[in-house]
Amino acid sequence: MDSDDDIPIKQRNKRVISDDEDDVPLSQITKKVKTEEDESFSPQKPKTKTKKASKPKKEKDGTAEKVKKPKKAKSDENSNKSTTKKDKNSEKVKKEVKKEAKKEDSPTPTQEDDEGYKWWEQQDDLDGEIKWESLEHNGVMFPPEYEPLPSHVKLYYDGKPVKLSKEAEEVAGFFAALIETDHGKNPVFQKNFFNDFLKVIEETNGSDIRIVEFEKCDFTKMYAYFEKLKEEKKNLSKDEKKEMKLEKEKIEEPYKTCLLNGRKEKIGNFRIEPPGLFRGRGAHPKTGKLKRRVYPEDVTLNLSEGIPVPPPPEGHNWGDIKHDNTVTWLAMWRENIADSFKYVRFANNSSIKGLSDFKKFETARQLKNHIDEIREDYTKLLKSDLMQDRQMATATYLIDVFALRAGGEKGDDEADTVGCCSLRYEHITLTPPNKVIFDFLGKDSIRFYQEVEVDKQVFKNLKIFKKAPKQPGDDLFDRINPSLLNKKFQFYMKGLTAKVFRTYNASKTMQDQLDLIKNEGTVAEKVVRFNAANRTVAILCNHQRTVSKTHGNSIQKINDKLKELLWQKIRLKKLILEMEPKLKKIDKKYFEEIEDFSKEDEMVIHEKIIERTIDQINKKFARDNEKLKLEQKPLLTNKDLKERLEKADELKKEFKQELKTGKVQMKKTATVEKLKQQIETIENRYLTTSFQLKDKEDNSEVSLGTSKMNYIDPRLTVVFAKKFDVPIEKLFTKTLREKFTWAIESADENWRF
DNA sequence: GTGTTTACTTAGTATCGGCACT
DNA sequence: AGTGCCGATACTAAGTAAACAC
Repeated sequence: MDSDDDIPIKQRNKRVISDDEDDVPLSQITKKVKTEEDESFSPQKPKTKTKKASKPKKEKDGTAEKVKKPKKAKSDENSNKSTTKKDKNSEKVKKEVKKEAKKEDSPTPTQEDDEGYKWWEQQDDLDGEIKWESLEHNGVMFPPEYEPLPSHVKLYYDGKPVKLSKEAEEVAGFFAALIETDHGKNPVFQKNFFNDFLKVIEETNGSDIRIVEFEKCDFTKMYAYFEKLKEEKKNLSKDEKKEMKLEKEKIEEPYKTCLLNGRKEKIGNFRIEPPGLFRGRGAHPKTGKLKRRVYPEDVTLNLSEGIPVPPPPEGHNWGDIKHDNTVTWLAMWRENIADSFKYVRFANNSSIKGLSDFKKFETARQLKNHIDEIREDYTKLLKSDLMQDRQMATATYLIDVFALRAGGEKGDDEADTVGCCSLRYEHITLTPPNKVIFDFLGKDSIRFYQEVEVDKQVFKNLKIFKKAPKQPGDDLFDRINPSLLNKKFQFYMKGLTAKVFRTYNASKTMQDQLDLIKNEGTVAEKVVRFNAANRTVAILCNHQRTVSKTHGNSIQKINDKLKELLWQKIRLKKLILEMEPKLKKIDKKYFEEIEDFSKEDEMVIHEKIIERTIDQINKKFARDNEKLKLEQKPLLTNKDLKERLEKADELKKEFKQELKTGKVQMKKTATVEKLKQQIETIENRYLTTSFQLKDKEDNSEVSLGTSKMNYIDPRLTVVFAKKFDVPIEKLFTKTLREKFTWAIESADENWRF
C-alpha cells in the first residue's frame, strides 16, 4: 500500500485510495501488478516486435488482400476510357499473378498512361523510409503581387483620408474586406490586426497621418470598393469569365503536376498561401495577426538530385534546395503566426497519399485482432493501485468508447482546446452512480457535449482524478500524456496509436450499421440509409458544422410545402364527399382528417396561394413585355395586366366561398376514382418531402463529409455499392472517387473491415 | 522524462460552380 | 436567361505523432 517509488506529484493523491469499498481486491491486483511492474499495461505476449522488416507478405489481410485482382472497372469514369486501357488492365492482372509468387522488377512504367498507374496492384511496397525514387517538379506558384488601390479609395482616419504606403494599404485592405464578417467584429481580431497594421506603418513609414486609435479608422470606403469589384466580376459576360478561367489554367498548368518516379502525379496545394490576416478558429489569441507574404527566399524545394532546379521567379532565389526522399513534400516554408511549417504536397489522388491512406486503414483494421485483449487489460487496470496505470486505463477507455482524441498539450498562444489527456477538472461533471457529463472544446474549438453513463470503475476513477486538492484548471490526467499512451499501445500492435482507435471504431461502427440495412427499396432510399449509417459515425466522432444561415428558412419552406400538400389532400377529400356524401359513413377513417385542418391554417394557405398567383402573373407580365420590347412590338398595357389578374380574383372568391361553406366547388370532369388517385400521389409526395425534411434536420449540424473522407474505410462503401446496386457516384463525389480509386477497384462484395 | 522540430492527417468553412427553379 | 440554393471543392488551420535534443 505504499510504493512511493510511484511518480511523485505535487499532491499525495498518487496512491489510489478506493474511496469506497466494494472495490475489493486492491491488494490482489496490487500483487499482480507488482509482478509485471512497468509492463503492467502491456500484453503478456509481446507478439509485436517479431514481425517487422521481414518483407515476405505474412500479414494476410494486408498485402495479400490488396492485390486482389482488379474488378473490371465499373464506374462510368472508367468505362468511358478507351479500350487500350482495358487491355492494359488485363495485362496487369496477369503480371499480378506472377508477382504474387515473387516480385519481379516492374518494367518501368510506360509513360503516357500515368493516369492508369495502379499502385495497389504493385507489390513493391514503398514500405518504410524511402518515399520516392525520383521527383521532378516546376516549383511553386506565388500569389500575385499587390496592386495598389485607385487613388480615390482610401482609409479614413478621424474623418480624413489617409495616404498609406502600399504595404500598409495592403494590410488595411485585408481588414477592410472583413469588416462585415464575424472576424472583423471580433475585438481580439481587431486588436491583433491593428497592432500589426501599426507595425507595418512604422516599418514603411507608411502613413501621412499619425494613426493611433483603431476606433477612428474608417474602412468603409475600401470595403465598398471591394464589393464593387466583386460585383463587376460577377457581371462579366460568360465569355469573359471563360477567357479568364482559361488564362488562369494556363498559368497554373506547370505547377499542378510533377513527375514522381517518372509518372505524372497531381500536386495538391501548389499555390503558396497568400498574405492576409490569420483567421484562427475559436478564441485564438493570435487571430487577426498579419500573415506575411512568402517570398521564394522563404521556400525550400525538395526534388531529385542531379536534375535542373526550376528557376525561381525573376529577381529572386530559392531559400534552399533539398533532395530528401524520405519525405513526401515538394516545397516548404515557415509561416510567421505560430512559426510552424507549411508544405506543398501531393494531391489526394496521388499514389503516395493513396498508399498511406491504405496503410492507415489496414492498421486500423488490424486492431480488431487486438481490441479484445486491450479492452480486457484496461478493464482490469482500471483498478490498478498505481495511479499512472489507472489513468492510462481510464484514458484508453475514453478514447476507445467515446472516440476522444489523444489531447496533446497546448500553449498559451493557442486556443484553449482539449482532448483526452488534456481534459481538466471543469470539463467533466460527475453524477452518481455513474453519469458523466463531458463539456469541453475540442479540435477547432468544436464543443464536445455528452451526457453518458460510464463503467462503474471509470466513474470512480474520474472521481479520484478530481479529488481535492484538485480544482478547476487542473489536469484530470496528470500522470500521463499522449506519448506515454502511444508507447503502451505499441506493445499491442505495431503502429497502434491513440488516433487509430478513432479510425477503427468509426469503420467498425459503419460496418455494423451497414450490416443492418436490408437490401430493399429504391436507390434513393438506400442512399438515405447509407447516409444514416454515415451519420452514426459522424456523431461518434463529433463531426459538426455550423448550421447554415439559410437553414431555418429552408426548413420553414419545406414545412410550408408539407402543409400545403396536406391542404390539397383534404380539399380533394372534401370534393369526394361532395360527389358521394355517403362515403363518409362507409370509410370513416379515410375522411377523419378533414376535421383536423383548422380554418386559420386554411386561410393562411389560401392567402399564400393567392399571393403566389398574383406574383406569378406580375412576373410573367413583366417578362412578356420585356420580350415585346426587344421585338419592338407594342407593349402590354395596365389593362392587360388587370385582366390577367382577374384570375387571381376569381381564385380569391372561390377560396372565400370554400372557407364559408366548407365545401369545395365541383369540377365537372372529376370522378371519385380520379380523385383518389390524385390523393395517393399527394400522399406519396408528402412522405418523400417529410423524409427529406427529417434528413435535413438530422444533418443540419452534423458533418458527414469528414468521416467519409478520413475515417470510414472506403472499401465498406464500395462493398455497399456493389451489394446493394447503388452506383458509387451516389456515395462518393468525383474527388472522393479519385481519392479512393484503390478501394473501388480492389474490394469485392465479400470484403469485410 | 521533457521540450522542440518536423512531417503528416484531420477539420470546418469560404467560395465556387452547376442545377433546379422561375 | 436569370437567380437562388446547395453540394463540391479549395483552402488552410489545428490536430497527432515520431524523431531528435537535452
